[in-house]
Amino acid sequence: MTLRLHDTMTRRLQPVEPLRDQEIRLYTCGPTVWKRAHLGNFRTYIFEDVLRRWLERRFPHVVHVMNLTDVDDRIIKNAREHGHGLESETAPWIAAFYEDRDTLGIKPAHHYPRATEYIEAMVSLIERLEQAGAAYRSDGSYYFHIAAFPQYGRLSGTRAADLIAGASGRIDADDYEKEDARDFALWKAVAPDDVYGWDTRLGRGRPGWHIECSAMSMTLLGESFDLHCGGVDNIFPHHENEIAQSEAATHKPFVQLWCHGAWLLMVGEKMAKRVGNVVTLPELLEDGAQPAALRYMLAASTHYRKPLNYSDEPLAASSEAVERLVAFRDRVAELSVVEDLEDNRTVLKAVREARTGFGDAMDDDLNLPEGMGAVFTAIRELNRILDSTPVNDATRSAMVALLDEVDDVLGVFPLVDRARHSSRELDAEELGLLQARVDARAAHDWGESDRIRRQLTERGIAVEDTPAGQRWKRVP
RNA sequence: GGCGACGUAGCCAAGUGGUAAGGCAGAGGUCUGCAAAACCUUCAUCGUGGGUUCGAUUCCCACCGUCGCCUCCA
Repeated sequence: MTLRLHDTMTRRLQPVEPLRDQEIRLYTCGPTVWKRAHLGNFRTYIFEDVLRRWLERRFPHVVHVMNLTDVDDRIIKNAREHGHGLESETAPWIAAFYEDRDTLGIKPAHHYPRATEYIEAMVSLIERLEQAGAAYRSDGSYYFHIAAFPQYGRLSGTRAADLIAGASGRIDADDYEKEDARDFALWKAVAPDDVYGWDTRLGRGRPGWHIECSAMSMTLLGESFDLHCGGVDNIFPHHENEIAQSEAATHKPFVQLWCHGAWLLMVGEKMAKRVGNVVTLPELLEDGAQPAALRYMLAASTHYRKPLNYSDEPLAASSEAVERLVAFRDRVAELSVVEDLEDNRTVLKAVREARTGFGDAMDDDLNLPEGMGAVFTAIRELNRILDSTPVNDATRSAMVALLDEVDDVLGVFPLVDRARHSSRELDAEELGLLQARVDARAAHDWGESDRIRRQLTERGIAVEDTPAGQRWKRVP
């Protein structure tokens, strides 16, 4: 089966077929580094991470580019207030972004181009557009001439003519002189004494927002590449404008397939800095949220094209789902195998069905929630078998392989392991309590045993008894 | 006003023209000294009203509700 994704342009599922060799070139819109990214931002990045991981399973080569927008009005405003350069303003937010990315187990992109490092590429692109009659200069700034690009609006399904009529009261927020209200800035002139600008062949100024992504994506991935993703909000105007800029300059199809992830909602309303209902990763961790649970919630609790309503409940449910996966994975890892047994056909069949079910679901527009359904079905079946039947090593390995394959995309086990390894070692007193409980149990002193267990529980150590003896784990 | 998404059990959620995966929570049970884990059983007619069809939750229409986009918010 081949991977198919919902393409925003055609609004239907399209097969992913590499334009070049067996290589998939993926561009995802990254953060504007003016503030710490919030959980909603990470919903999109995790969707893209899942996509990237699945692409890597399906294709030999995947190149993933994520831009960092390190110059825009808000960044400049803040830099001006702080009295330092853009670099000083954005560096902490870039570091914070990388930190949060790693906390959530998001694979680093292969390239993180920064807008400020691609000024020349943007200038060249704007010059090409001007030569093609698709850009014009006004008061030192450059604008894209929408009338020169008849296909404008195809991605978002907006007819250009409607853009003015309807409006949301925000269109005259721009002070610059444009020929047409729909035209957008490619290059914004700044005063000669303004430090936040670049001297270029276009004059002193700074880039518009959309041009950076066109310039960086085409520089790194070529004038036509495979996949371009972002949050739904990027469809219009950002990606619409990118298409216009890129295709008006190159006269080639810009992107083969567009994917967009849905919003993360907070009490029914989208989470956005502007709305003021954002929550950041450090805040969530402070409240005791586990990275693995957060990742599961964002990646697997609902399909990436459906809004996800964030609250404690889905997070708690995700946490339990991860627990169930981990418990099974631990069980399989600790299984004592019996060598002179035949392969357990029932196990192998269940594993095979889970792998097929998972793969088919993923190939069908990254339906991870459905894929997990197949996995959990198998886990119940496998637990039942393991309750009563010993298995040989090959059978055990098949189960390990299934889990590896699933988590290669889901990506929660490394986060769980990291949390385990970083948790404090038991101190002498705690070790003493555990030993005392072993002794009490050996003496069948259940009262003492239970008393010690409660003591440990209060210290955040859960103790349970298994046929192999007592085991413990830290609980958050 | 234009465009679009969504509405499935207490919660989250997948899905299909032929009577609904999975996760969480709940109830009962098996196992356990007791728990935990695991397993078993149990818990929905798919927003409302029409239509098409032998048959619709799945297709069409209308309505209600929620949410989003409409120039720089992932």
